[in-house]
Amino acid sequence: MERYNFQKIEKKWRDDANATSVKKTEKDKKFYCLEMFPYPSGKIHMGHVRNYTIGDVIARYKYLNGFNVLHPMGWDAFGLPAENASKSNKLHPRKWTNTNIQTMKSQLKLLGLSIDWDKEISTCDKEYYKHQQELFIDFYNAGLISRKETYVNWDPAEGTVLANEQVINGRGWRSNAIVERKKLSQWFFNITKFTDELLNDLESLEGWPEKVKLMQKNWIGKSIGCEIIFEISNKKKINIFTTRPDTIFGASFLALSVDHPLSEDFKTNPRFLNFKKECDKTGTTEEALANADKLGFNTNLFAKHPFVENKKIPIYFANFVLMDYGSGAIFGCPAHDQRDFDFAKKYGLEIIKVVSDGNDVETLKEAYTGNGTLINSEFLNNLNISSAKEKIINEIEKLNIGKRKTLYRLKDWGISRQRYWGCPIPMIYLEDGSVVPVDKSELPIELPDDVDLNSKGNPLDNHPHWKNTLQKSTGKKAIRETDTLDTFVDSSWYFLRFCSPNHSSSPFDEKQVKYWMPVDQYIGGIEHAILHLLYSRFFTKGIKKFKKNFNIIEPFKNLFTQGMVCHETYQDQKGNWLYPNEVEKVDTNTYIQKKDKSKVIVSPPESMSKSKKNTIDPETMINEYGADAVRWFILSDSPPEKDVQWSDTGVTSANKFLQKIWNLNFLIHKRKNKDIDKKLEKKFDLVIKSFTAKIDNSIKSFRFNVSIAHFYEIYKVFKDAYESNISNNLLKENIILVMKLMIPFIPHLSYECLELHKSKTKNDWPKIEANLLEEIKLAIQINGKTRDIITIQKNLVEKDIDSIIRKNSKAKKYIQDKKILKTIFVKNKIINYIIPK
RNA sequence: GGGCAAGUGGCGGAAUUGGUAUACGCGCUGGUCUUAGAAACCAGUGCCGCAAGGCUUAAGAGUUCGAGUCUCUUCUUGCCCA
Repeated sequence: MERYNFQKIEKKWRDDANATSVKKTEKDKKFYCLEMFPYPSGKIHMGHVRNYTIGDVIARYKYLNGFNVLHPMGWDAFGLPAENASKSNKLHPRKWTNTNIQTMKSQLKLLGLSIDWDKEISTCDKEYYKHQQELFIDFYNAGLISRKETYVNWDPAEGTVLANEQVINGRGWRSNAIVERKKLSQWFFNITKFTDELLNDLESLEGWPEKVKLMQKNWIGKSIGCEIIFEISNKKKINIFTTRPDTIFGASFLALSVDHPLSEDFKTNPRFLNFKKECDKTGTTEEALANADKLGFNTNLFAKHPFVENKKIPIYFANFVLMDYGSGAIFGCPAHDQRDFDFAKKYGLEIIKVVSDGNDVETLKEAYTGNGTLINSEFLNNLNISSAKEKIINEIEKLNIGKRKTLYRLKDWGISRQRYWGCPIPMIYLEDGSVVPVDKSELPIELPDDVDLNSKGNPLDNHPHWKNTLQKSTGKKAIRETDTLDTFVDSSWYFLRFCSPNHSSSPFDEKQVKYWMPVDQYIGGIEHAILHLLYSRFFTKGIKKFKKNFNIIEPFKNLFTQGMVCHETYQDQKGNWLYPNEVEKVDTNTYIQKKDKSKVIVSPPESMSKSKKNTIDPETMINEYGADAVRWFILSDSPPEKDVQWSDTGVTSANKFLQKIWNLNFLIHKRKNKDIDKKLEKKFDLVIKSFTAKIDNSIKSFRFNVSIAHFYEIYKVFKDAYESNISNNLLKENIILVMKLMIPFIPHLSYECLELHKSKTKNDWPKIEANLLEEIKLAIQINGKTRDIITIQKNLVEKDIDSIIRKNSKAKKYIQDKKILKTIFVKNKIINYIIPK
């Protein structure tokens, strides 16, 4: 028998356009299948293999079911690693990036993906960012971009600003440097203008995981409350925001941000300035604030309590109040807010309990934030929290000392980056101080090639003349904006560009967008659950404001978030990380280093990462086992939304199984006819055909591991059938059917086998035939306990089944001579006899 | 601290959504073949028991003729937000 030569055969089908295309005509129903495009970091990793294999299964499945499928690929090609790489190896970021793209593209092609490479885009290509600059100007003209001076998260290691969401545990998400607070003038997308839409439209996204929707909802963080105006001793007023106006009678201090306007009165006070400096070190993240020691600066000023006659409340500046949330001022109610509680304990302030949970203790150990009834609160007493809120807000509005207000956690999206390798912001500064967009006819504003990336600061700003320009319409001298756009902007509209990637007059051809959008299936990592998806939703809603014929409300109809690829980690005796291929397994629990046979410390599997060296190179695996085997394994071992552990034995056995599939096809091809047993033939035929529904269902519901388990079962059925009295024609007909079902998973081998059998059609999905089987297994229970399982004709009635059981079954001894109190019969499933105990 | 998931053999996992628990794969054990190994093939493999049989889905309770699935309590793990 001929051994399956995957190198030769995979190449053959890779080069066959019909085997890699999922395009039909625009008359057919469309399906837009999109996987998150990769950052061209060098080589593809197993995470890419998993992501794109899942996408390929869906794209091919839809194509075989008659859809015209858009399945494009591109490169999220701007970003910091290119600049860092160029510093260390003196390669220009463009060159480094393009080399990586070529490498990764050739690797992706090895996988046999059904990608339409004619539609390839790269965000660092001026043909792409030209349109991004146009969109920027459109957004600007539509009033969706503004320039604001704000405190920013400054990453001192990268010398750039980070968005809040790029700060993790008070550190830069890439550099890991401790983030500082710094005041800068920045460009912002006014994402907050769409807060309610972004929140409310989540409900319409039925094809999104609940988890992701919840994360976005929490991120937007809607809180309903009110403003209250406090009068203070020096005739000034302080406007505070609270979500707990019901606790107003428990107020024992006011806390102000150090940037609150009142701080003007203290700007010559050295003690205050010191305090402010201290606060700046804390950072701006909520987490940093929550974990920081609660610090206050006593102003010695007092505010009048709005509802308690003659009650004076001390005013502090405090490090846990932010100027950019609400009005930069709060009232502290220590009994019912933990931060206020910590603060009050530290500065010896009053703690008045105003919400009772029914069992009151003398002194609180911590703030009580649960439900309860109002106490010590005059006209609010005995109300529950929500009615107390209603009543006090009405009262505040009546007295004209505040009003109902809704606040959001979501802030505008800061997009200025002091970096070279990004999209230039198409704005210019005129000498009269005005800031205007460049004329659209000047686009693209190209990045200069000759920059010095090694000196400190912003490379475009350091360039000798790039920033000097003239305003086109007036000829006036102008200076270009030297910041570039956050790379999240690049990925916020690429899915629109894919609809018409070569359209040159505008970012996209509206007709094409109308046909293809929204994305029917979007697939990517959970790590983008908030940022990328929220920004893309915002862009879609923003574009709708200035493009009349653009009617997309949400860009991604269905979203699937796949799990990560994990591997054990290995360390030598000194704790240095080792690559899996430096390690050899001696027995189940012992691993040694190949080079010196020393013992290796093995730790449990975790997500593959370069730093821990627990990576497996996809290209090596493809060369060793073939693309089909790698695809098969990565889909077979775990459900796709969960993490999967890479295992060498797993991919080896995938390879072995595919070899068996080939052998089976080959044997059927060469088989000599046998005597025919009609009954046997029918049974075999029905068993195989009944798998079509199972496999179809498992693909639709993204349970590819289950699909693959079915293929193993199918193989066993064929192996028996091969030896039995079944005609060659029937075997052939059914193996062709099975190979069609396998196309989405292992396209190369499937097409090769179909060709072997000279199948007339290759690109059609078998007819789904469920419930064909004429025999079923029925469980016999006695008092709910299964005593026997019998195989009987389908759809038999209870009476007939009962007589079968009484004649011959292991269960008959339990019911002979017994009084049957009751029988529960579920057709084709169970029969349950209830007998006295 | 809050929210959300999840907990099934030695391991990854399946169970048509309240009706045969442990499909399928890995690993392991035995056998055939082989000078030997690898490969391939055959058989076995939740636990206890010689067997009949009993027990088993993190632990405990509940609803039900029947619970991995529903409800409650507890424990553990993971993720997100703090």
